[in-house]
Amino acid sequence: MSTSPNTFTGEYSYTVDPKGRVNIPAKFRQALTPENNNTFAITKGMDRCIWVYPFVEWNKVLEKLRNEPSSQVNRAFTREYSRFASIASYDKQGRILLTSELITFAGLDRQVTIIGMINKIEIWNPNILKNFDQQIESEHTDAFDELAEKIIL
Amino acid sequence: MSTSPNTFTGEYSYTVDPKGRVNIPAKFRQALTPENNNTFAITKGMDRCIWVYPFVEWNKVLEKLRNEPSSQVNRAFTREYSRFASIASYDKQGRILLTSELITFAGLDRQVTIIGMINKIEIWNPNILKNFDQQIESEHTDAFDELAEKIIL
DNA sequence: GATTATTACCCACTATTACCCACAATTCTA
DNA sequence: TAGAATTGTGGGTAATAGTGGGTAATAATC
Repeated sequence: MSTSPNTFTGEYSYTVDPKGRVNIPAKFRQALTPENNNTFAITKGMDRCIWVYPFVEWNKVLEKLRNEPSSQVNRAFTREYSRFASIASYDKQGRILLTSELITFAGLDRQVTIIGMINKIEIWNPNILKNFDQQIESEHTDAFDELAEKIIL
Repeated sequence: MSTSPNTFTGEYSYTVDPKGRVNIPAKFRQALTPENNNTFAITKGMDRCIWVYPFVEWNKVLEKLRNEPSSQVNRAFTREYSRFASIASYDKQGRILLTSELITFAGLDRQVTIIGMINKIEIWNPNILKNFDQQIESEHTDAFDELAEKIIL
């Protein structure tokens, strides 16, 4: 365990029970709630998945939103961003409760794939994820190669 | 439940009863009245909705209004913003009483959508909200994309 | 001052949520 | 490898939240 702080990597398979509860991988828990205050943020992702942020990361986003002037467009954006977000905490078994809106949005079925995305966690329907990946990868092979050259040591 | 102070997120569905009462989501109550004095500010929003502020945030607005030079336009703005503002408190069940002016202004029907907007709360007619959002988002797709890039982590 | 209208307070019912316990499966440890 | 601890999953129950309506207190009207 214990890589650099708040760093999520790896892929895990879990189930959403009838009450909408999903387990957070035990290996993610310490990084998700480092101060042991037991709270973090859940929201819609930009792709068709759910994002889970440690509180520190979430507050960075909020800070940026607050600093935008209150124009009509900015209000609309904040609204869109905020309405599916919630502050959550896990129960004694380490699970979180997903709202039905989020479940619908991410197209979640019983089985879900949870992925560590460095500074946040993603929750996917495995099938949607598979299709999504195949599509992006085939459409953007060049971009993939370029990024690899740039980044990989 | 100790998030960052006065932070509202998420979307909730409630009903306005014949007496004009609406529930404030339980999750908002502590952030709305952190000092447990049970009072807060309620006013017309800039969009077609009702805004509910914790006192701390409301006072920031007042402060800014005060610091504007007293031009005719500014006075008119202050007047418009101030005339429908009132100090409210919730009853033992956690509801607030809306004036008929506010209900008319926001076009409220039985069903309302309550949205956490980071530092304040918005009360909408769900249909008006839907149309409003669609319109803004389609007219300002670029601005939305820019903001997303700038803000989302 | 009596009557009516309006507001605020109180109580009650139902649905939802949070909390608790249980147990199987897996991993860790000695 | 056997026992112990941790992890993943399920379900029951107590507590809370959301909604409605009645009644007393207050204000308004005549």
